[in-house]
Amino acid sequence: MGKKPASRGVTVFDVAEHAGVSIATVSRALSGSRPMSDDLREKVKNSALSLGYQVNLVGRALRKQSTSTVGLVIPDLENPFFSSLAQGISRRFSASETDVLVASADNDASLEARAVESFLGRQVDALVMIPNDEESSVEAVALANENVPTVQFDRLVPGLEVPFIGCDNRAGMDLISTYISQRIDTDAQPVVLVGGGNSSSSGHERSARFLEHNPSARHLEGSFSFEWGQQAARELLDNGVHRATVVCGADVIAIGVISWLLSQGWTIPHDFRVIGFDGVGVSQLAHPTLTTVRQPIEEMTEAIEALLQSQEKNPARRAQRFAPELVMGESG
Amino acid sequence: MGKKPASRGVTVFDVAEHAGVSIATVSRALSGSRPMSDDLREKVKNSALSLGYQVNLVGRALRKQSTSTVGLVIPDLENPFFSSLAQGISRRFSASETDVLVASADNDASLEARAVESFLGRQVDALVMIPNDEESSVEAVALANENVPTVQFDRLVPGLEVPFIGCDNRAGMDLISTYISQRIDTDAQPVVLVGGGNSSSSGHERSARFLEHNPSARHLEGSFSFEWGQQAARELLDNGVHRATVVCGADVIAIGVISWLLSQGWTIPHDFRVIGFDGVGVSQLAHPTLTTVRQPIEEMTEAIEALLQSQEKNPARRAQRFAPELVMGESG
DNA sequence: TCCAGGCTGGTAAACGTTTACCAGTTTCGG
DNA sequence: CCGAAACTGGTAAACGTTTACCAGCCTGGA
Repeated sequence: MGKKPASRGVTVFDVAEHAGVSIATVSRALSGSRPMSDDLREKVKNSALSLGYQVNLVGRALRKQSTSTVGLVIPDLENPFFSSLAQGISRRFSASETDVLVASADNDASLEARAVESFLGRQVDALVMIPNDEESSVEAVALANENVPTVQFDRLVPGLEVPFIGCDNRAGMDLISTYISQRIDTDAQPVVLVGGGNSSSSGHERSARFLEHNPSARHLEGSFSFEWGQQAARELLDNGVHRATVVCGADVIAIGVISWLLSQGWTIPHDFRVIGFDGVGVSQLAHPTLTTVRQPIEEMTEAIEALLQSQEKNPARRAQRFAPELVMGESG
Repeated sequence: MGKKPASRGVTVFDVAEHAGVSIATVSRALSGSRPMSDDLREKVKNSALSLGYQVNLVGRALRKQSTSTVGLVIPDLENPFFSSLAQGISRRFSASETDVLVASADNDASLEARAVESFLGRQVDALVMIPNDEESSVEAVALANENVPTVQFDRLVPGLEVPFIGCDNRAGMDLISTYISQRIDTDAQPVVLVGGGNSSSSGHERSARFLEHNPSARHLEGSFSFEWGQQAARELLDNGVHRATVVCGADVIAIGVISWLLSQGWTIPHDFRVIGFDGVGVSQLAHPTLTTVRQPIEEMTEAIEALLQSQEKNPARRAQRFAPELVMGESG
C-alpha cells in the first residue's frame, strides 16, 4: 500500500541487484530474447515490478539502432482531413506495436524541415510525410528519403524517387465531371472551380483535370481551408454569380463555400450546387449533406504500412494511387 | 554538384577525422558550449556540412539526460477542438526550440497508458495530457506525474496532485444560463441539455453547473462527438420536442444537433435554439453561426508553457482556470 | 572414462553524445 | 624572468541498453 516508487532512474542494474542476478539476465528475462527457466524469469519480473522499473527507450534505441517508431509530418493539424489521416495512421500502426509520433508543420516550410530533422535525429524507423508544397518541401522530403524509408502521402513532390501513396485525383475529378455534365444537360448552370491552390500536387492535379473537362469553367485558386471557401463564395457573389455548380478542391473548401452562401441567404442546391472532394471526417456532418468524392483512407493507410514493411528489403514501387468513389449528397 | 551523402551513420568521429581535430572540439564547435577561435569553428562546421552530419539526438539524450521535447497525449485527434489545442500547443512551443510530439489515445484507456509509457521511455522533459476519462485515466496521469513535470489540460482527473490548466466551465455555463434566462422570459421554450458525458471532468462540470441553474431541464448525456449530437437531436424529435433551447456540452455536439435538425426540416433559431461550448476551430464555420462560449486557448497554451518552465524549480500552483466569454451567433 | 554439445548465466563492449578533467601553451603582471 | 592565470585542445568516462562471446555445468553417447 506504500507509494509506488518513481521509475525514473531505476535501471537494469538496480533490478539486477534486487533480483540477485546479472544485468544480462534482467534484459533477457524482460525481453524474452533467450529462453530461461520460469522461476528465474518470474523473480526478475517481480523485482522489476516492485522497483517500478521502466525500460529507457533512449538507451535501447542507441544500442539496437532502431526505435519502433514512425514519424508523421503533417502540414496542418487543424485541417480535419489531415487529422483524420493522422488518426487513421496511428490506429493502423498501434496494432503492430509501432508508435506513431505526429508533428505539425503548421504550413511552414522551415517548420516542416525542422520536424523532419527532429525525427531523423530521433532515429525513427520510417517517415510518413504529407508535404506542404511542391516546391518548398523538396529538400525536406529528399533529406528524409536519404536517411530512412519514407513515403509521401496524399501529396507528392515532383522529381524525387520517393514512393507515393495517395488517391487518384484525376479519376476523382472524372467522376465529378461526368456527374455534373449529366446535370448540366437538365439545368444549364455555369460551372465554377474553387481549387485548393497549385502549390500542392493534389490541388494541382485536381484543378488541372477538372479544367480539361470544363475548359470554360470560371476558376478560382486559393488554399485548402475553410476561410478560402468563404472568401471564394464571396467573390462569386460579388461578381454577380447567382446560380452555379461550384466544384471544390476539397471538402473543407466546400464547407466554407456553403457556409458563406447560406449566410447570405442563398439556398443549396437550389441556387448553388456545391461539390467537395475527400469525403472524410467532419465534412460528412455538413448540412445539406455534401456531394463529394471519397478517398479510401482505410486502404491507403494499410498500403502505407505494407509499403514500409517491405521497404526495408526491396525498393518499393513508385506510386500507388487508389480510386475514390462518388458520394451522393444533397448539396450538388 | 555531387549527390549529397546520407547523414545516417555520420558521427562526431567522422567529422573529427575530416576536420583533423578531436571529437570534443567537434561537439564544442557545433554546440557552442565553449568559446573558441572563429576559424577553427568554421573548419569544423564546414566538415560537418560537407559530410552531411546530423546530430544523433538519441546519443545526446542519453548523455545529457534530457531531450528538448514535450509529449502531448490527446484523447481523439478527430475532435476538432482537440486538434486545435494540439496545433496551438505545437505552435507555442516551436518558438522555444522545444519539439512537441503528439500521440492520440483514440479514446482508449490502454492506448492512453501506452502513449504515456512510450513518452516516459523516450525521456520527454514534460508531459501535457488531456485525460480521456475521470476514472480510467487516473493511473496514466499519476504515472506521468511521478516521472516528469506534467500538466493536465482541459480535463482533470480527480484526487491527484497534478497541476491543471483549463477553462472555468462553471463560469461558462453561468454565462449561458443567464443569457438564455433572458430569452426564456420573452419566448418560453423548454430547455434541453445535451451533455458530453459524465466521465470527463469538463462534461461533468458543465452539465452539473447548468443543471443547478435549470433543474427542470430535460437532460441527455452522451459523448463529445458529432454523432452524439445527431443522435440526441433524433431522440428529442422522437419524443415530440418541437421547440426548444438546446444547450450543448461542446461545439462538436452542437454541430451534430444542428446538422440533424436541419436535415429534418426544422429551422434554427426559429424552431430550435442551439448553443455550444468551446468556440474554437471549425465550429466557427457552422451555419447558422454558432452561439457559444469561447475558451481563451491562446492564454491557456501560454500558461502551459509558463507552468512547465517554472515546474522544474518550484512546485506549481494547483489549478488555473481561465474565464471563457460568450460569443453571440445566430443559432441561439 | 572422456568428449561433444546443450544449456545457463555472466562479463564486457558497443551504440553516439557531452563534458569533467587534464596537459600544454600563451599571456601578462610583478 | 618567473609564476599564475587564461586559454586551447584532447582523453576518457558516463548515460542505459542489448548482445557477442565466454565459461562452467550437466547430459549422454561412444
